[in-house]
Amino acid sequence: MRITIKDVAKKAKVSTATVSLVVNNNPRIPQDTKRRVQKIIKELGYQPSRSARDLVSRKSGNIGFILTEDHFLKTEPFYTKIFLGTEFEARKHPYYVLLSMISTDYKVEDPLPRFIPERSVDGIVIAGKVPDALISNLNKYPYPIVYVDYYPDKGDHAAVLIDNLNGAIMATQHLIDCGRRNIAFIGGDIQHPSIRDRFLGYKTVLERNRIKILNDRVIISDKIISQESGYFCAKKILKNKTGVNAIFACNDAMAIGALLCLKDNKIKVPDDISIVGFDDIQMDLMVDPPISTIHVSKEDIGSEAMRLISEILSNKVSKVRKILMPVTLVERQSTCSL
Amino acid sequence: MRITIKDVAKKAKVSTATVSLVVNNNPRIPQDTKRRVQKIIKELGYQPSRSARDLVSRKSGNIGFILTEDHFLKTEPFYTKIFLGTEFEARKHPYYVLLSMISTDYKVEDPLPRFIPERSVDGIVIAGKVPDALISNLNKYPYPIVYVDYYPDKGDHAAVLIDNLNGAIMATQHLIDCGRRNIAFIGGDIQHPSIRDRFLGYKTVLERNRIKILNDRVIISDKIISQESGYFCAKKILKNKTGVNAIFACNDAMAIGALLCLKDNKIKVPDDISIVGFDDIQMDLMVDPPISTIHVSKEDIGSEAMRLISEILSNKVSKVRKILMPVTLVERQSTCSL
DNA sequence: TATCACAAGTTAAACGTTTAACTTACAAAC
DNA sequence: GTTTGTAAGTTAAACGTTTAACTTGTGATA
Repeated sequence: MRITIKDVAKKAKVSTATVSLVVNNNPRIPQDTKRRVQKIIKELGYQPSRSARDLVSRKSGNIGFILTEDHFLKTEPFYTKIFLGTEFEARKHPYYVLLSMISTDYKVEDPLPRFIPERSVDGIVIAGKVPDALISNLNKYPYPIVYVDYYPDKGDHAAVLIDNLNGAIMATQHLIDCGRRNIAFIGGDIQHPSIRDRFLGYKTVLERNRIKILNDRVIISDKIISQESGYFCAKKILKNKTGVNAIFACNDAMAIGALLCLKDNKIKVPDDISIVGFDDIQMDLMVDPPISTIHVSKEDIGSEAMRLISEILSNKVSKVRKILMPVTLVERQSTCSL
Repeated sequence: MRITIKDVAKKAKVSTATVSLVVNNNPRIPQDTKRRVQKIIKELGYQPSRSARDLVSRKSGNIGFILTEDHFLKTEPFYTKIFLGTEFEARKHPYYVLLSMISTDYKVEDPLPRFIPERSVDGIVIAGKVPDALISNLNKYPYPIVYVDYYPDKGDHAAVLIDNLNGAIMATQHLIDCGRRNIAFIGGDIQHPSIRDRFLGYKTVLERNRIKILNDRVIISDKIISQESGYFCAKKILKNKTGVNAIFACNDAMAIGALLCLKDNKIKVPDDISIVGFDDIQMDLMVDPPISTIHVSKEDIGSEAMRLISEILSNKVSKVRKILMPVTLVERQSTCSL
C-alpha cells in the first residue's frame, strides 16, 4: 500500500491539511511544526500522488514538445539538444515533458499527438518549422504555445529565437574585418524567418560598409537547405566569376557543402575564399579546415523555452513575448585575413 | 468548465457508471444503449480525465524511457529512432512516454530521473548500455524494466535485442560467399553483450568453414567504438600482413573508419579487401563505396519494447523474456566476389 | 403460483490531494 | 472585563473517475 498524506498526518498527529500546507511550503505553518512534519515525511518516504494533485488542481503537469520527424532524425542533433535543454530545465519545474513527433508533411486531416485531444498537457512547445496544418489544428485547443527557432507568419506568438540578425551581422563583419569586401551570401528557404534575418544581417553590414550588394553574389537556392545545396550554390558563385573572396553561408550545412565545392575546384580555403557559417554544428570540426561560425547554444534555447512556458502557465507573464538568444562568433580555420 | 462524465450521464439520462462502462467497452452494456451514449459523448466532446482515472486505478499511465546523454546526442540517430518507434507504438496503448537522459558517467549518488521517485511511471524502458550505478539505484523501486539493445550481466531481464549472433553469421558468411577466406574481425568493448555475440558469430562461421581463427586477424581495440578506432584497427591489420582480403567490423562506425584507412593506404575496396559492417546507419551511404552491412530496424526495436512493457504491465506475460529482433544483410559496394 | 436466473442498470464508496471556511486559544487594546 | 485580532490549526467539500455490491424488471422453470 502506498504511503498517503493520511499516514503522515496520523503519525505527526496533525490533520492532512497541515501536511499539505507543509508540503507546499505555506508560510502559515510555523517552523517547528514544519520541521516535525518534514521529518516524518522523510521517515515514511511519503511522495504526494501526482494524479490526486492534478485532479484537484485541474492541471496535467505535462508540457507537450512537438517537432517534425525529419528535424528529430537529422544527423546533426540540433533539435535533440534543444529538447535536452527543455527536459533538463523541466526538472526544476513541476512539469514533465511529453515528446511527440509529427510527420513532416502533416495534413489537416491527420491526428494530433494524443496528448492534445486527451488534454494531458498544460502547454505546448513547438520546435522548428512545422506545417501550417498543424498550427491550425492546434488552434482549436486552448493551450498556450511557445515556439522555438520558428514562428508562424501571422499572429502574435511567444517564441524563443536565435538572434539571427545579430549573428549574421557578426559573421559578415568578421569577414570584413579579415579585409574581405567581395562577400557572397548563400542560402535557401528565404521564407523562413531565421534565414530572412540572416540575409538581412548580411545586407545590413554591406550597406553599413558602403559595399554594393550584387545579385550574382547572392545565391538563394530553392532546394532544401543542405550540404548539397551549399555545394551547388558555391558552384554558381564560381561560375559567376565576380572575384568573390568570402562566403557567408546561411548555415553550417551549406558552408560545408560550399567548402567541399571549393576544394574540388582547387580553391584554397581560407586564403582565396574564406567561409563563415551559422549554428556551430558538430560537423564543423570534422572537415578540413574547421569552419568558422556563429555559435548557438541549443541547450539554452531549450531551457529558455521551458522557463517561458512555465511563466506563461503561472500567469507571471502578462504579454506575449519573443526572446532572442544571444550568439557568439567562433573563429576557426575557414576564415583568415587577406 | 470541463465536460465531465456527469454531463454525459445527465444528457443521456443514465448514471455515470453506465457512461463509464460504455467508455471502457464493458460487454454488460447492450449495443443500443452503448451507441446512444457514444453519440452524446461525441456531441459534447467528452474526454475522460486522466488524473481522475489514474487516481482510482493507481496507475500513472506513463512509461519512462531512459538513455545516456551521449547515446541520445550521437550524430547517428540510432537511439533516437528507437525512441521514435517506442513513442509511435505508445499511441496504440494507454501510455505516454517520458524521455529522460542521464549522464554517461552516472554515479550512485546522482539523482534518478524525477519520475522515478515521484512514482509517475508504471514501467521503464532502458535503451543502450547504462552505468551499473543507475541500475542499482533503480532496483530500489518496484518498476518493471525492459532493456533495449543491452542488458546487465547478472539477473534475469526482459529485453529487446538485436539478433547479433545471426547478423554476424550472415555478415561473415557473406564474405565467404564472396570467395574470401582471409577474414579479419575488428571490434571493441568486448564486454558488451552485443559485441560479444557479433564476435561469436564471426568465430562460428569460420569454424563451420574450417578456417583457422588467427590472433593477428582479430583486432579488439580497448578504446571506445568509433570511426577512429576503426581506422586504427585497420592499420594494425595492414601492419600484420597476413594477407587479409575481407574485414568484418563490429559496427558501421568502425567499418567506415577501416574504409578510410584502406583508402589512405591505396588499397582497393571492395576488390583487394571487402568490408562488411553492422547496424545500417545513414553514413553508410555517404561514403565511397557505400558500406555493405547488416540492417537493423531501429523503429521496430522501439515499438517492440513498448509492446513488451505493456504486456508485462497488464500481466499478460508470466515469464521474463528476451526478444531477438531479426536482421537482414544489405549488399552494397564495399563487398564483392573475388 | 412461487422460485430462480439473468440482463440492465444504479448506488455509493473510494482513490489522494487541495483549500475555503471555520474553530480555538491566547494576547493586546480599550 | 469585554472586545478585537491573530496565529495555528482543523473540517469537510470538491476534483472526476471506477467498480463492487445492490436493485429492479422480465421471462423461464418447477
